[in-house]
Amino acid sequence: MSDLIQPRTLKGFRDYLPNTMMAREQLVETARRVYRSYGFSPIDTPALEYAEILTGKGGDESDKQLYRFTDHGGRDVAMRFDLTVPLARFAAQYSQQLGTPFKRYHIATVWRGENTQKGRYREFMQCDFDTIGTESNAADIEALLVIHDLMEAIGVAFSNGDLGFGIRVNNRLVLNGLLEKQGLQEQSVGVLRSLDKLPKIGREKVIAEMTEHVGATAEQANSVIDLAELTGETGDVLNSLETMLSGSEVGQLGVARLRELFSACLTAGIPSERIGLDLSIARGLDYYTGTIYETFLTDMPNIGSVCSGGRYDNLAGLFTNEKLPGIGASLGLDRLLAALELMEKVQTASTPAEIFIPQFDADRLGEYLKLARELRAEGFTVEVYPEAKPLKKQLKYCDKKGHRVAIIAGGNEFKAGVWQVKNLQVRGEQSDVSGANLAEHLRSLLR
RNA sequence: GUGGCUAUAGCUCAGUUGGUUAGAGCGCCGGAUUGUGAUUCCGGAGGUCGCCGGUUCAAAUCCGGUUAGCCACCCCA
Repeated sequence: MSDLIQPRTLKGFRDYLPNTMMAREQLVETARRVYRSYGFSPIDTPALEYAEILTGKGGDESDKQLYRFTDHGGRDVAMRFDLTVPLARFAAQYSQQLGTPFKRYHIATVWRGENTQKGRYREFMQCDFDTIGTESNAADIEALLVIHDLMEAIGVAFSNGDLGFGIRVNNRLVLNGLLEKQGLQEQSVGVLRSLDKLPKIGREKVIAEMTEHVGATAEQANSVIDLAELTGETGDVLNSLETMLSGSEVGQLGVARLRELFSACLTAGIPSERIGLDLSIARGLDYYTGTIYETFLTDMPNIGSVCSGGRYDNLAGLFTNEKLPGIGASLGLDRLLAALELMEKVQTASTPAEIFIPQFDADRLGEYLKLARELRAEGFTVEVYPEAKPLKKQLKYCDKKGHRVAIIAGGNEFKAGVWQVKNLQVRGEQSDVSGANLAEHLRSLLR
């Protein structure tokens, strides 16, 4: 029988079993809730776009690892590799009816044909939020608050309140000011790319790379790294920066923006240990021009940034002459999920039903179904076992699936007018509850 | 895309220099227990050794290719 097709999935593409998918949906719901709480509105765009939309003008396609092909109508099309470029097209197309400022969130799957690694897939979900049409630093500050509240909410959902994360902040203007002072504007991409490796390969190697490959002098390389390595209290570092960048208008503006951002975040109640100035964060896509954010998990730094973003001056420049500045960030949902799994923060329950009702007495199916419906109307999630098997089997089933409470009733209970409510999380804990008290009792058990 | 490591039961892994019917623990199914899920005991199912080809009297074991996972570079979520 070798004519069977081997069931398999493509490299970098994955199936999600119930317990993983439950965690995934919980992340999506958390992101959606936090974004909405700040007034971001939902949008969606097609998975497939004209290739020219995604590649941009002379865009380096190989960098984006596009899935690109010719469709049945002969069109040159490609699958979106992020949600920002589709937003740019969207904003250019609808800016007149949307008005500004425009705040949207977009939770969707994207595709990149690059090589896989832990937490790096070819199909993965991003949860983006952006505010476009304003250059106000208030939007930058709000974006940082959103990232913080999002990570905090995920911690509450998955880790009893504390996930352990840090948001690193920088501003491209500061780096641009430095490059300007050093006369390195021409080599900025190479310099920043090298600088970004500082934590990983160290000062000596970064200097070597900058001098040998990027075309900077040793003196220039040293002063860039001197600035990136500034450490200490955020306020002190900002003061040092101000001095080092004296004479550079953009540099001073960057420092001022960072100063206001840190100050406002502290006033707004963000714990200072969760946000930090990190001048070595240079990366971020080419289009970032101002504030930059990266979020790392304290216990899982190697998995990379799980939520990154920043400010861009001209989002939709390829599509419209209207200038649309904006700021936003993206939660890498699948990367974060991979980290949560490694940290053993993902629940093992594979059922969304919290309450289990065994078919104890086959003749009373209608009554079990009635009870289940009444409880659903009260807001509970309830599953009735589909077969009248021995009770032992039915309880084994719900133990495996992860229901939290079982409601058992046979002839004795129906005669006495009570339900036996079994707390499946505490072995042997079981009590008789009258119908009138059932909902309240369940609520206290499921709290 | 380049380079490296790995691939044996549902899961985690043994398998000695190539040598008969490839093993363990956990899990799963059935029973002991015809009104109760993490214990105990008994029994059972489940593997083309990732896939294809080569060397050999003989391949899970050696060689080549391929697919997938992981790691580094690159890039990023």
